[in-house]
Amino acid sequence: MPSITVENYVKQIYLAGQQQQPTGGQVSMGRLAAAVGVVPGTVTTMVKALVADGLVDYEPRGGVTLTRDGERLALHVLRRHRLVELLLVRVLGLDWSEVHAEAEVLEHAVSDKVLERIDALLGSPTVDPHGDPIPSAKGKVDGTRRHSLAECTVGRPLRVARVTDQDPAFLQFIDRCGLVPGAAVTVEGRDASADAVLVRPDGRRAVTLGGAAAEKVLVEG
Amino acid sequence: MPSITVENYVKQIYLAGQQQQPTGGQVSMGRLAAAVGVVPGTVTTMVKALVADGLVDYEPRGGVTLTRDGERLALHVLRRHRLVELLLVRVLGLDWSEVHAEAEVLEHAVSDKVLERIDALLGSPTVDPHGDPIPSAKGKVDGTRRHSLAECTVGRPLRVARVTDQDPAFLQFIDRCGLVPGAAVTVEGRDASADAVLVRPDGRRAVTLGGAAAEKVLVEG
DNA sequence: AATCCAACTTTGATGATTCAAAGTCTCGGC
DNA sequence: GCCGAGACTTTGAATCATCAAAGTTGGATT
Ligand SMILES: [Mn+2]
Ligand SMILES: [Mn+2]
Ligand SMILES: [Mn+2]
Ligand SMILES: [Mn+2]
Repeated sequence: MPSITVENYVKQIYLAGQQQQPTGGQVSMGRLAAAVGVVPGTVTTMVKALVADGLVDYEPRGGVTLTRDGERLALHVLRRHRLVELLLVRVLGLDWSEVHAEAEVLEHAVSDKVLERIDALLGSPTVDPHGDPIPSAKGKVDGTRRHSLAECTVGRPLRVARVTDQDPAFLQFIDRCGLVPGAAVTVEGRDASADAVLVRPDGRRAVTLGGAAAEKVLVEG
Repeated sequence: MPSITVENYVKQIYLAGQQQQPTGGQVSMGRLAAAVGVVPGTVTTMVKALVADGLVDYEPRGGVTLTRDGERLALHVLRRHRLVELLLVRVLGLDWSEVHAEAEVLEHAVSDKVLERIDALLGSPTVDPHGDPIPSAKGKVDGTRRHSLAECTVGRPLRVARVTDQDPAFLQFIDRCGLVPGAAVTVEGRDASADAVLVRPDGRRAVTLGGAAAEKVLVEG
């Protein structure tokens, strides 16, 4: 069985690959080092082990990409992570701002059997508390590309679909604004020079978000 | 924070100390090696690390005993183990015969915050699915000594309190007999020569248990 | 008392994962 | 075409947990 460390590397390679449109899916060693929280030299060493395990392809000074096996493992870890997050929120009543940290540990301790019980109990959900898609047991993920508040249509009624930041403080802020996944929202205006977006959650006080914050809130509709 | 390995050693020292009335609570290295599943040499090495951490006292060729800190840690791990077992049975619907193995892993991944949520959700239970007492958050355990079916009064109505074996096959057998914790039961007879106990679970077919099996079923009342 | 044995400890080695520091490559700018 | 900077790799060493095999020990057996 893959070690916790291997699971973390593979998961981070997958996540980093998702975020970057540019490169041909190749994740740089520096990016991976930052994501995993180790120095670059460690990643070089570890990636060689992942290659030996058939989980990644590695081009020296280029980067890594997941093999089919590596992606399968990554999606499995991600499924565990996200189902656990939802369990913690819905069943144990934890706040959505704190479940990510808990799930980072629990994602390595949940067996397939327990995982499918959690899935059943929650009614086979498709998204976690942050709106992140939950991979299916077979490893399929909803890959829908969504617009953020920084780029969506102005004046049209929308709905928050996903918040792509795990920082508890940010999530609590989003909560206070009423911009949680599922909330109805309208972008009332945008000021490129000021790097500001004026957002009105349905039946709430309007909020002004800077570009960086607006980019983290994805909408649908 | 203690490593998973350290948590396991300390827990096993505690459990081994509970089982053996004889020795002054000293757990032998061989017993510990068997409990943890490593060779004796590894235990000698590891125990020195535990001494350095202030978790155990060690007398070479004598054995180990937990310090106050060691016992506190052991009880904390045990609380996690047993609350997790109950969660798995009551909330996720797993069978009591399979939760021990799951809890062996999860007991190292549950934070204090999650643990207390589980405790609250389950209504601060005092025993797990096997009837094992759940240590309180402050580290108190119910230390009641119970008689087993091998030694309790004959002909008196009793109640199964605890089953002290984690083997799935044995637990499933107990389940089939109707000897689960909580079940009413009467010992109808005992044959020392045959090493056999005739047991009648309330409203069920009587079963004959060998001494070894009878010793694992503890009763109250 | 001499011996033996089982249990225990020591020793030497390995694998996994990590870091610090030194070495190397590549790409953009001159 | 040369050079430097930043990104990357290599090297050497450390930590943790483990095993195999060899060395000890304390007490039981005769
Ligand atoms: Mn998360
Ligand atoms: Mn999430
Ligand atoms: Mn158990
Ligand atoms: Mn139990």
